[in-house]
Amino acid sequence: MPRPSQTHEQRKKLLPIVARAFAELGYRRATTAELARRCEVRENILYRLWPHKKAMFIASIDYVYEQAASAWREVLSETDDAGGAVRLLAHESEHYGESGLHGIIFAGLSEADEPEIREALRKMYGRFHRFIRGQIAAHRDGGPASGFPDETVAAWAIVGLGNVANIGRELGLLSGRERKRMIAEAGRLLLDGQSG
Amino acid sequence: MPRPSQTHEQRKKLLPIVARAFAELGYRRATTAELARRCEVRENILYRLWPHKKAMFIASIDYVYEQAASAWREVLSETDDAGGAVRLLAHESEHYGESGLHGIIFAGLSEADEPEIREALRKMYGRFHRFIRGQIAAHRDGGPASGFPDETVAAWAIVGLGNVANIGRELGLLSGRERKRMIAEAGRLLLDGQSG
DNA sequence: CCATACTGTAAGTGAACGCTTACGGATAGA
DNA sequence: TCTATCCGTAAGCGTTCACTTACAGTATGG
Repeated sequence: MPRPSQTHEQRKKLLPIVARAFAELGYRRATTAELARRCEVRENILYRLWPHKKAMFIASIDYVYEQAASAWREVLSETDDAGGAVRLLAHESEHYGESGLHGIIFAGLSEADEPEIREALRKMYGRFHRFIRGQIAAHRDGGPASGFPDETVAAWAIVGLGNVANIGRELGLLSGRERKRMIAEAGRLLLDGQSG
Repeated sequence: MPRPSQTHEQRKKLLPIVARAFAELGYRRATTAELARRCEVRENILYRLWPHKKAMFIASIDYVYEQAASAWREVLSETDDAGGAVRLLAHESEHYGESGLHGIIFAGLSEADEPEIREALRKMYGRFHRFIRGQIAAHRDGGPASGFPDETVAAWAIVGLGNVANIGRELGLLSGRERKRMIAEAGRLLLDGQSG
């Protein structure tokens, strides 16, 4: 038998670099030559790990959720009392967008006519939404909440908060303090719902 | 004197076609050849109207706000009693995203490292935010609102609502009914603020 | 009618891009 | 050691892109 393949390990090693390139440059400007340069390999090595550039990009989209989810799991595991949603909100108001990967989503949205990219984005947003909706439901369960708007709507609105926070950061329209306040205050309002 | 130039008129005539192409295809896929094809002219004619492709794109970004603002002005002018903010919210929950131009914003965000594109987006988002903040302030003035979150935060959050509505539409994650409900309910909550 | 600038047609340019091919050397099991 | 497979280097393939040039036709003011 010949040498065992290290394809898996190398994919794992290079994906963060590839993802960051897509985030910083967008899909088109992140040329395969540039990706290879940043990874300190030749282009054809990338093509042994993924069949084409689109596949590298889709892997990067998946990576965005993996990263966020692993950070959230860590926050939730720090203590195991109730109040997970509130703790997550506080954490995000401090650290939202620090991964610097949101540029991948912007890039993906302007390539969403490609069915596979579209599907990867659907999956990613669906997972984000489901996670947040679950947290809202758990938070409201037992509280004096009126349930307006319901968890589904509130979760989408919170996804929107995150999006506009990223845009504000990207364009320099929202300072760190304003961004923090927006996530904390509007997030809290949506989480609790109408209580009056 | 020679023939008078019709540059202005032609720009005005072709800009909607160019903008729609950018919205549907994104920045890179909207090649100058494709833009010319849709406009039913040759490429160099576009280059007599704008110095380069980037300028065509920036004009399209400005066009997004012009279109939205003119629609809003119309809604506000239909009657002149109070309740403009509520009427706008109702209108948007019915018609949000119908212009089909939001793709331009997605495209712009992934080209935001170009200073001129970045500046055009900043201006556009700034104008949207200022308009909405003004509407919120007018709505709350005199009402029993607690002012939490304040107009600035609430306006950004509503911008976020619009964004996620567009994403949900683009990716087929939100049906028309859900989108309408989200804008109406979450929008109303943010507009009125915490009243309990 | 004439000079001047505008309007449209057609072809082409250099550069960049995604992706491939060819090949020499390293490394593991048999 | 043999051999099959993996790993890295280098070059280059065809295509596409933003943008340009050259030139014929045309409308307008003097």
